[in-house]
Amino acid sequence: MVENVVHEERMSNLHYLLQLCAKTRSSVGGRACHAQIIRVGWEMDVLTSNMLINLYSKCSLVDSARKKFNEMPVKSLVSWNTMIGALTQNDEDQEEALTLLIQMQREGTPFNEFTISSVLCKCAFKCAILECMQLHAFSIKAAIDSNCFVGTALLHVYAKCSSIKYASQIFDSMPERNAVTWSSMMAGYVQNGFHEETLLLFHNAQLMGLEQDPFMISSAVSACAGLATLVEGKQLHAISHKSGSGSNIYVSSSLIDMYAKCGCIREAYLVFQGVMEVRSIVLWNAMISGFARHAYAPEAMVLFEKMQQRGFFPDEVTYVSVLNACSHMGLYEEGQKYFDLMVRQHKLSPSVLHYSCMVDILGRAGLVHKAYELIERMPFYATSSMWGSLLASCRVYGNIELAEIAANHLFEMEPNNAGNHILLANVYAANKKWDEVARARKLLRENDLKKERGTSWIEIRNKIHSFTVGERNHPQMDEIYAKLDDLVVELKKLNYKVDTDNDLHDVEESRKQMLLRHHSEKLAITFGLMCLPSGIPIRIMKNLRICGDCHIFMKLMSKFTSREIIVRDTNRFHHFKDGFCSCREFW
DNA sequence: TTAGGGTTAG
Repeated sequence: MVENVVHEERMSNLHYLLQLCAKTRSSVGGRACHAQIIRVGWEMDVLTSNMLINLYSKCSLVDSARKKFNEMPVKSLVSWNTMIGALTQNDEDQEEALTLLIQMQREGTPFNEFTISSVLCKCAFKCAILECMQLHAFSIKAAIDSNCFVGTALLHVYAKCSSIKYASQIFDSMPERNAVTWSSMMAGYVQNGFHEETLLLFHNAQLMGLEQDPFMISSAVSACAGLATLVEGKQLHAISHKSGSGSNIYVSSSLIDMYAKCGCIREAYLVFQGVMEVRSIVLWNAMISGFARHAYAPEAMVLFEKMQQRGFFPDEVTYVSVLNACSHMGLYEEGQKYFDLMVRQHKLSPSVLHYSCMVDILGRAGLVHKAYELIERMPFYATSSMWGSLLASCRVYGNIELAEIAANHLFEMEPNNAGNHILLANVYAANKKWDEVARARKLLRENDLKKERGTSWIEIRNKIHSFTVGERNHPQMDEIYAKLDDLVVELKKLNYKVDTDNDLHDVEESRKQMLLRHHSEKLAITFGLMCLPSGIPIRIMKNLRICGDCHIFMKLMSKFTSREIIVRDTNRFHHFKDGFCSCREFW
């Protein structure tokens, strides 16, 4: 009797120690516990063995966990689940976790909700949708699909595999959801580009009284970055401070990105300064990418040096960002230097994205033949963006031969993209090849190809106002057009002349001028001037590249109104101030 | 004693 009490007490002390070591991930303590277990002859005890497997798993000692598991003469369901968990949490092979699941069933141990949610974790990592569907079917059959962990893991995998419809169906049908379920669904939406749905879910979670944890906040901030909604982004920034998530690296990096994508590079840098001491390369990458987006190449390069002085090694993302910065400012030599540094010093393999940046850098620098050679010799198939970049460069530098090669590739890859036909026609027009221009126009008409309609939007007091070229639907349209007419009169006094050179609309000159005058960004800036108090910058987003005429218009407008104007087009940001643009005419 | 979630490129 006394012996039993002593035995149980010792056992419980040892179990407590095992738990402590697992919690603190102490492998030294864990090994000492294991030695003690062998000394007292408890290595066959199932509970003790399970705890040892768990401990080794938490210490990332998967081989030791596997050895212990294989040595067990009798295994419980928890033994199998813990071993599967060890494999899924330690980046081990997905196949092994699945094999164990099959093996445990063969050996007569039915799986439970713990088993399925663990194995699903691995499917998410590998984007294995077929396996996920099978596990989904298994869980329905075993009546565990309504379990919160299983449901959350399932929706996470479906979202990771881009099956957002399945993910949201599971979310809607779950009888019980917790914070992890909500944040998984938000992450699923934002990663698949469903930004509005992400924010809607975030608001619903708020209404449900759920605590705003950093997981939810980082997804919601990313959604604001995607939508470029500054007001809501700022509100989330305040929420992150209030809820104690302000210094969380995921929240901080998404805030840096959000501010940069909303045109507020200074605010992005302020967030970065507050967290730059935290050891995370993502924070540096987010800031460098922000500078690149705004064509602040010198700042991006300084930060690139600074990060290395602080002991960070640039990774693939860092290099995409610095190369982009070089591309936006036409810095060919610097771009080449970074590309070589990436390969030689940091031993990184350039991806298709890095080659894409280099094609852009070479083309923009006028080295279109070198750009083409690079496309020909790189170890990847060229993407449509590469051919598009080459075609755009050929237009600027008047190379018809290469323009036709690039265009033919694009026509094959994107047969319905009218922009490519227009770009080629513009190359012919610039070289006065009027027969070819006519042929390209005919092709556009015959195939009924239409260019994406230019749309610009501006956020005024938490409301997005959107304008398309020649907009008629906005309630204040008459006032906007009248104000725009007045502004054009004023700008003409500053030598503004409508530039129709780069416009290929199949219309006469006077109509061309009218269409240009009513480009969406001009309507948005006029509305911004009408609504926003003087002194604060005006931020406009556009779905296409800003045209040459609008670029001149914005420069003069910034001078005439003494306002800072920030325009985001598909490519980058333009900061207009005192009659100049930050891009220095390079875009 | 065992399970599920987030950030930066494009």
